[in-house]
Amino acid sequence: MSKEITSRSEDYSQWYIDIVKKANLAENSAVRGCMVIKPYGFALWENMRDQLDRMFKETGHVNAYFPLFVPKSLFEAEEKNAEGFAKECAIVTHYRLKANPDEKGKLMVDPEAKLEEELIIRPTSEAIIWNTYRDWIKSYRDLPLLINQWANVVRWEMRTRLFLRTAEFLWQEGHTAHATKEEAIAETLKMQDVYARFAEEYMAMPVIKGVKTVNERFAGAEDTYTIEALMQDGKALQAGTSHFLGQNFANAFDVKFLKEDNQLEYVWATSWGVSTRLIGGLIMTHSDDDGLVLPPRLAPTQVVIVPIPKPSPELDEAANKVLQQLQAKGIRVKYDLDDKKRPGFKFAEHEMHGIPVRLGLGMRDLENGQIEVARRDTKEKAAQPLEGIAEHVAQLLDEIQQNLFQKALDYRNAHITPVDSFEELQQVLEEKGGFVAAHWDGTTETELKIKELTKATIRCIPNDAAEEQGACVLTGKPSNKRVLFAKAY
RNA sequence: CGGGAUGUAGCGCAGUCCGGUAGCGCACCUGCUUUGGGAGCAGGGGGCCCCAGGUUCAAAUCCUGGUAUCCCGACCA
Repeated sequence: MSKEITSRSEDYSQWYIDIVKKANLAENSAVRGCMVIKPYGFALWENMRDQLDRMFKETGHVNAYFPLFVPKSLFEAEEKNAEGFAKECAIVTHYRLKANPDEKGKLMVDPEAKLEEELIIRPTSEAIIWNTYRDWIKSYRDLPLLINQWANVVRWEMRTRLFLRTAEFLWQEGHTAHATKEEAIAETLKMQDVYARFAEEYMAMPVIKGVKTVNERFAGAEDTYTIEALMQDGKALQAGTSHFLGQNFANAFDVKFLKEDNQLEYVWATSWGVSTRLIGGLIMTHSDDDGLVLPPRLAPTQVVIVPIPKPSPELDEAANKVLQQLQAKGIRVKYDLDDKKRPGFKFAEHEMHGIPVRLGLGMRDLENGQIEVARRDTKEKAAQPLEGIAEHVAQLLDEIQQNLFQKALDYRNAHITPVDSFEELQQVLEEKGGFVAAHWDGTTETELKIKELTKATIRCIPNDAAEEQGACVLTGKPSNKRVLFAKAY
């Protein structure tokens, strides 16, 4: 047990904060609700970003960049979208400061530098992007337009939590334009798949693909598809969303194209995004009371070699040989050359940082032609021959990746509980947590009532929900499939 | 935005009630001894006591206002 972090059973929220801080991922900044992402946390984000970027490009998308500011008149053009975000917007009203005549050394907003039109700091970029697309799309030959941008956005949240909900966060937002409704819906689903694949294959975080209810839908969307993950405390996390926007934005921004038959039609749209919130999900899926646990595919450092008890010419030589062999296999490996810290301290430190594999190398090992291999996920240690160590480690990293996913999947599957009465729903939510699969009559009214009574929301209607006749747990009205309820972040 | 708690060295905290030289542990620096799971001893450095104003001979301590963080709630496509 770590000396430095609160255990999960003692205080889950504090445990999460301790991990973020002690593993050097991020810290709070001088700006309310905004975090500083530290180098180690950013290295992790870079790995996630790079992989997602590859996947977007493989599916035909290109990157571009649009402005941080959205003129208010554009922002308000799509009414539902504007209304949905209005309460959490930061707004620029002036463009100049001046010396304060009443207080020496202080500045004040220059009242003469008021902007003609306020600028909204983007909470999302549909408005500015669709205003731009109007000029880019004239013909069916201009479609589809498949663009992604990596950016920061600002949402003035009342209550923030590192990575999970910050006032400013980093994300990607894809904005695509299509000639037909079918093609746009196919794109929406395709990106939901990309997100699910990324979550499961790289983050080792199992997710449920589904569609949001009307109440939980993105403002301005016709349908919102989501990937929902389950955290170790039994709460759900919306990990990524992909929206079918219909012709709402094309209408609002007057984006029309000429079809082959010379008819004008509004463009069909999608948008999709994931954010630094994924890091919060990654932490809460795998980490333990000893610190961060990272899946090998995303770990900034996959293997660390620790000389025992400290660096020496013989150990350095042997360690560097191992280092080179691992690097030749494309493994991200470091040799811990610090000669001030003792091995035990380093072990704890590397465990805190979630490095998947630690190799311990001392004179005793060298004499026996072996090296100690310790894995972060199970805490198991075993001596391995130095001969063929690179192959062994490469295989072990795959095994760890697989094990983390399997463990999370088993936990998640054990926490999808079907219930057939409201009492059961309440009881499972209170005592066990996780997803509860129940029948629902399809109305927003019932959904809100259940939320009020249980604090749980409908996370999604799973894409693969089986047809099944049943009765709504609250109203008893007929329902033909189960939806997933959960308390959520 | 409502309720509660907390801001004192890089981190964790005591001191605040009852005003009077700013302390402890860890971390850091130096030396010696150690070294296969968070080393020991000795010496040393480091403070706008969250910010602003007020009361007082005197404020970390009392008063007023602000601000940040954490928890609960509301809100959160």
